[in-house]
Amino acid sequence: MTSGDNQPAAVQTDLPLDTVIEDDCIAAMNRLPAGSVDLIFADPPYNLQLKDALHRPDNSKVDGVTDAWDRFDGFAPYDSFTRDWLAAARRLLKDTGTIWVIGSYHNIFRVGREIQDQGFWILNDIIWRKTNPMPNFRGTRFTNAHETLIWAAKSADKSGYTFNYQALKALNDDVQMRSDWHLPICTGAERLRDGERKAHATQKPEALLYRVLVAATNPGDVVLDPFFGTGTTGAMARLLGRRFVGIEREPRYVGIARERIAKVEPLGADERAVTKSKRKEPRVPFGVLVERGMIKPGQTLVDGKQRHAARVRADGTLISGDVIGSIHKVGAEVQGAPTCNGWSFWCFEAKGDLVPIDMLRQKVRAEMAGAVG
Amino acid sequence: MTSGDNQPAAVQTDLPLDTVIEDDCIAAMNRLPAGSVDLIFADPPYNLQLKDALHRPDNSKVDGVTDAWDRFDGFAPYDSFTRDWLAAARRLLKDTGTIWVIGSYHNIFRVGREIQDQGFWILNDIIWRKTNPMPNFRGTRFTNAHETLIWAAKSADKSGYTFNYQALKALNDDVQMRSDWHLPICTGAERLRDGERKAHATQKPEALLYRVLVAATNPGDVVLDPFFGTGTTGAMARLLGRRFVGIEREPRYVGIARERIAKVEPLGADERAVTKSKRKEPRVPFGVLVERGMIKPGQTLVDGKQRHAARVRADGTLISGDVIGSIHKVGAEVQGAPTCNGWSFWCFEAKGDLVPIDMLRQKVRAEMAGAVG
DNA sequence: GGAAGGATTGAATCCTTGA
DNA sequence: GTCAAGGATTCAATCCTTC
Repeated sequence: MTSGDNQPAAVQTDLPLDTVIEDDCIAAMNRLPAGSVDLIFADPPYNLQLKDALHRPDNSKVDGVTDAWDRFDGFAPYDSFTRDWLAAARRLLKDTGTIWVIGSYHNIFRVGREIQDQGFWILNDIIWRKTNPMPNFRGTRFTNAHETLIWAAKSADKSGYTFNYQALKALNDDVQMRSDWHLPICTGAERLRDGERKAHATQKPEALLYRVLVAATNPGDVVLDPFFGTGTTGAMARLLGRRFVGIEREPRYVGIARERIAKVEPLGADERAVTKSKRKEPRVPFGVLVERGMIKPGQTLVDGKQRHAARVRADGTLISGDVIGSIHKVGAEVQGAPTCNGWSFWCFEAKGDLVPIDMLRQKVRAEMAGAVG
Repeated sequence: MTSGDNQPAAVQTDLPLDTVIEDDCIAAMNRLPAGSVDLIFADPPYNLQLKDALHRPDNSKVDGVTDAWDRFDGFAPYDSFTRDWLAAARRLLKDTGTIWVIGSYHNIFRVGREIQDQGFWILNDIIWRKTNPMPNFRGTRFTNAHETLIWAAKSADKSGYTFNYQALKALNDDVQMRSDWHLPICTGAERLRDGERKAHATQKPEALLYRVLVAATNPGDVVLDPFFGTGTTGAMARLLGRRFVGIEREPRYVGIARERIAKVEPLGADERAVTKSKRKEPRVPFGVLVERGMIKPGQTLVDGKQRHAARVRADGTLISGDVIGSIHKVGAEVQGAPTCNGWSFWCFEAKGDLVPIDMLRQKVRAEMAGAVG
């Protein structure tokens, strides 16, 4: 050996920029120089603890996350693993650096507590609201429609972290960006395939990493991802003119990531300008008016000509004679019509006038206008 | 003393229903009978004060916040408090009961991990997206626009918790309710005032509790709130015909809550009715349809796409080729599927149309509902 | 060629009751 | 405790087939 004879794990003096290290993430991080990284993005195993197979109502089988890398023998080994990789990551951060960790309710509370215990200072928790999540097929819970990201500085007194407030505001139609982000999951052409199967069970969408990197790094900054997978972080870093270091244990993923990133054409400095996205008018369920007390359970609604009446139930359905159902369904049935727009059909009394319930919906939408749909 | 002389904290045999107990929540919970509560809603202190004044358990002030180890000391009393009140709460829950806890990133990770460590089984984490959050005035972070609720069963193997799936679906325009809820914060007339100032710093909106109670309780269920505050949980419980027990230490809040709840006019039984899940409806064996002559022995049933056919036998079983069995079993076998709901799969011909046999079951159920007893 | 309809799929802790 | 049987249950987006 020509160097580091007395050091079992020699610390390198330079970062291997824009490369993927094929190794265990803790061992690899411990070889990198302390205080050298501007941002860490980590997508650790979630420890899902799935039991039996799950089928959709059409009897097709759900392809769950059964990979060995997501299996732990309980909370204690998972916590120990979390403690170790977070400590290694913290050592690598510059004092002005920040860390992002993504997870679900299976693991995020354990990760979040450990982040606080190690002295990180949480800046935000961010909710990735999925536009197209997998439904709850058995009707036993709420649709698990989001994941949580934690954004934290190295410590409470370390100021000077990067937050590109104006860029994020511009990304959000000139309204301050909120802690809830509405983005699709990774599908279609973006989803990497390995023959017929998906290449990775949990590939993250590029739009998510795009927003993280625009928000919390500047061009030329170094981004480390210790659970690199198929390299979404590296691809977006290259696109946006940031440097990256990826660490990934599985050789198959490493190969896919390298190939993927090589194809990315970096944006020019002037092309990094943000693009605006259109917003649809948000859907407002009738039940929301009931929950908010704008319409009371038991209240009577009538049509504009007062030929039909219906009473409101606690869950936002209407009842008229034998007919129970949505404002649209009951409106159609009482008229003997195939369809009905309940919003314009049903009215309530306000100061002696009959007012369509759609007026209340408009009120709710006006309140929501500040929020990102 | 006239009772419980030898018991420092006598356990009461009955719950003091629809009352507010003025006491420390742990002491009060320890006096209530085990396994007596259907749902717990808890809005514990968020531990927001950490950054400005950090104190050790002995109340000495930590000098500066540069030392991560000291910060851990700051978390310790909060964790200990969390452990104690959660344990007391868990003792009170029925095996079929569930708990809801609301918090922000300051405390929710610590609470969530403790919930898991005590053996609760998380069913969902719910994001309350605020329509009108306070902006981040200094432009240093994302607008903190949400809070997190954790919904958990008493343990992983305890089934039978209440989830009114169909009611929630109805509240949401007939698509299943997601884990992200979009609701306004508590303002306007709903916000209780004590003279000029708001009566409580963190009063929760009634719409939030309305949804929690409709989702996870039935009329008559007992709801416990150990951090009762100004009694939003009690007010919504009374409105919806649930029983409540509130615990609150501050006499000022207790008085406001009692006064507030007394003004609530409960909904009538028919007004608070919600769409029931089919699981809760009375079981009607297929054979009953045959006995009643609604389906004839020898009659042919087909699936909606007319790919499969089966003949009805006198005992209410079906036969298709070699396969004999229940409507479900034969439906599954002919499709080569693991399971099948025969009620929606099999159809009969009526006036040229194919109608699912479930329509006949609904007819029978309607007749049963009309007959008393 | 294009529209319409069917098939596929996604980080999932996904049933209840009675013998 | 186990095991068998009844029967309840899906949304959005993309891709493919058919007309």
